[in-house]
Amino acid sequence: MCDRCKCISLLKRKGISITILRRYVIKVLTLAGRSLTPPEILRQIQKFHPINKVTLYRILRLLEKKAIVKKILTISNVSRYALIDPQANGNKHLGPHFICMVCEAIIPIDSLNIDSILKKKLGSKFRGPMELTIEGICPKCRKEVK
Amino acid sequence: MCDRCKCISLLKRKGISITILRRYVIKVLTLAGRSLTPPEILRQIQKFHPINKVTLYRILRLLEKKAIVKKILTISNVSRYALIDPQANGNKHLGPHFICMVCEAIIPIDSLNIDSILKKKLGSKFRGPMELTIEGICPKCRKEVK
DNA sequence: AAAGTGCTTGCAACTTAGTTACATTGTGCT
DNA sequence: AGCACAATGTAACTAAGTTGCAAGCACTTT
Repeated sequence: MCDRCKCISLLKRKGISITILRRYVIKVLTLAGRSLTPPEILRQIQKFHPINKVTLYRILRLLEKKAIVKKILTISNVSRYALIDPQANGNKHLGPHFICMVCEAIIPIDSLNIDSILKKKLGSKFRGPMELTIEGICPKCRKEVK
Repeated sequence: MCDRCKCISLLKRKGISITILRRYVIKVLTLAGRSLTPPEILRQIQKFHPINKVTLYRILRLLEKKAIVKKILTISNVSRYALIDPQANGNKHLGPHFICMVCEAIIPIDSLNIDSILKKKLGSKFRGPMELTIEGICPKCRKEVK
């Protein structure tokens, strides 16, 4: 199944209507293969199709509610969004991870399971935003800068 | 020693000049006993003394550089600042913690030591922003809301 | 296939956090 | 007390994100 058909069946499965812009948001996130900020997504889509930022924010909220994308925490007060793709098991953005500000390498922090720790502390009913991204400069780029 | 004198000696110790507004920033954070956002600090100070937001941001940057306050990560893309008080060992904001959006209760997550985990992963030279605050609704308030 | 209803998008205007350049004021030193 | 320079205020700006309303497009029903 091609990317286009995958995308359409995903939107249908979630019970929301299929529009060009929703498909572009998912396409851009798929092609990027990493988390993107709303302005980044906006610029990418605008290369192919006109889109207003209001629409993008509305689409992102919808896709988040439908569990198609995930809002990710960042240390620099910038929000990032990543696809939740159940088929991509090697998806590095879905757990807490470190992202290099220079080369954008992603280093997952597997051993850090905030979700389960918080549930222990706060009771099993706890539901909240749980993603953690820490930005910095990875060891490789740090050497090159110095 | 009273709060006023403590504050003055702190600024002197750090080698920066003593101004009314710097003292107010420290005072407000001390009285609050928890982390505050820049707009919160601004409103608090304005109750007692006129202050411009530009000045507040400059003071916060300075106090952060001088290790008097700490910038804290928040899940909602809002920055928070907390005093670094070496005498207050029970200071709940300095490690990663959960803050209730309703009652503002602070629940430290002691078992989560992001700092040391990252250092292991990324090498001992790693220095970066390491504070984590997670906002949500604590079990007590969740019961009351429902 | 056409047509209508309601969901989706765009537009304009706004809010809020945060920054910069430059003018003014106040702190700290002599 | 007065001077130099650091600290503050003013105004104007950027950038993210939101809201209300009007226009357009997707999906259903015939």
